Amino acid sequence: MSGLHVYNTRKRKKELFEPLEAGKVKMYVCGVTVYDYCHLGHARCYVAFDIIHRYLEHLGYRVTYVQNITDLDDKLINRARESDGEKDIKTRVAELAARFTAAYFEDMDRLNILRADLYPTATGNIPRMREIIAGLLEKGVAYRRGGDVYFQVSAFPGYGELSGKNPDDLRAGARVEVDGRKKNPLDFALWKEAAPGEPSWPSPWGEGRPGWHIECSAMSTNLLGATFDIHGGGQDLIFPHHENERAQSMAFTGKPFARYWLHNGFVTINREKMSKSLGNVFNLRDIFKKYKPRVVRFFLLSQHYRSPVDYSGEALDEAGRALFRLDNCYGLARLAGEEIFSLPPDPGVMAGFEEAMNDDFNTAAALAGVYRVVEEFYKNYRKPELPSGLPARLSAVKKICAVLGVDLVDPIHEPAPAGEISDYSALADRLIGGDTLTEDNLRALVSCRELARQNRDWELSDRIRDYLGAKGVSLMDRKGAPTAAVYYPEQLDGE
RNA sequence: GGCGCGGUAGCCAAGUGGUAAGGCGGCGGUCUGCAAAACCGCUAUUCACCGGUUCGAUCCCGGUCCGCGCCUCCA
Repeated sequence: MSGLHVYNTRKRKKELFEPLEAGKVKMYVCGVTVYDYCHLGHARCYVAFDIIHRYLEHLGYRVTYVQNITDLDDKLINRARESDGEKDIKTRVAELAARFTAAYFEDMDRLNILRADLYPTATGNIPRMREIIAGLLEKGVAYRRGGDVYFQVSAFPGYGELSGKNPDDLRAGARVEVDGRKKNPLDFALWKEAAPGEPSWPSPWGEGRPGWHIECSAMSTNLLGATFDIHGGGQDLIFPHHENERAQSMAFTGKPFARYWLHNGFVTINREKMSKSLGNVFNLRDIFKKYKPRVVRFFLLSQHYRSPVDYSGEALDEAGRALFRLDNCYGLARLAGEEIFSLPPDPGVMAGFEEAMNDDFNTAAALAGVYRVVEEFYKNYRKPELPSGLPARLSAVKKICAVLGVDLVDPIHEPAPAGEISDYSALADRLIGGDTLTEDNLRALVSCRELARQNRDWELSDRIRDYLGAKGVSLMDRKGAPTAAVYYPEQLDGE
């Protein structure tokens, strides 16, 4: 596809992406509520938007990426209440938020997610929220009930446009709790009167705290302007969060709000949405104990960001194997010539990549182009010379992987020969028995195996190989070259 | 009930009005002391089902069935 096309939730179709200001993209993505560790669903969302972020920059856009941090909400308050302590509730909420904010960044870093430009917080933007609420009251699209302030949905004609919902239908079938204070069940809180034991801030309507949706309106319009290019988040946020956010923002500024709404699909388990109520939430930190973050990332980008992606151990294993195929190709190509990867990337391969990505960030199709080059390499790498142009195509593969946030890792190592070995058989037995595979031990074992092979001692040779194999280190015997060991560094034991 | 997304080989997954990418797995072979990796060959006469439009549909239209999501906190 020539020119970037994105699926705009509001239009329910793909359309050509044209930023408001040439060469610049302003993007806002709903961030996390920092009351717990991140799960796979968060990874899915932030990997998806990281790829969008990276790809936009690859296309030459200057991207301003804002992602909020919700450090004030019911879940956070409840959780903070559980913790004992003499400190006041506001401090406890803040401490809890700080802790999980730090955890969030750690997890995202491990997934190789680039930082956004700004991470505004709810508590840091109360004045702007009050300003918007006051403006909405002034315009008559919001109303007060005691210490609460509500947005009056009926006063905003475009309500329902984003989510494709008809307010009348919503009213009819809604399971919305009837709140006597609201004029209409769809109306939502902009400001909530302070309750005992909750953090609160002063306002013209009394002590209280902001409603859920208002923070995003405040931060996005404040940092990116009334109208900006991309607003993203998980599909579950379309309604009511984004619908409400859009309504109150447009009612306040009188201008269009986000121009393109992008929403990522869910992670499912056995085809069911991963959610706390179903008890099938997979914490990222637990997943990382078993699967490397880069494998998790690769798994996520092997399907389109809007489709549901079903999590299973088998799927992660498969992603790991597929990623190894890429890494191994990279390693073998480096053996063929380090300089390959400083060559200018092949324009044809890059064009194919862009063609795929321009179609609403079709990473699965983009990977197919990568595999085509990988296959070409594998078919030819043993020949005295690589086919003409292949090195530049390989360089393109590396570049593409980098744009997708997957940095290739060379798994091929040529252990230097160990020093004098007087009795290789005894040494090998000792090292295998010791069961600690450091880099030195690996080197010694490979040397022992060489000696064993020279003596046609296949039993010991294979025993060494099996031992290493059990440690995740495979050996590659080569004609006319020393045996190479294939592994990822983290598979070795520390010294 | 309303709105939306989807049903493609053993599994995952692209895709196009002109006769099915890719990955993983499996089977057979090559290479190897044997392996691993890699390569070669095989692994969907067919794209949920039924109609329609068309010279021709998996791709367009209508309907049916099934799965999932949102409508309530949720990435």
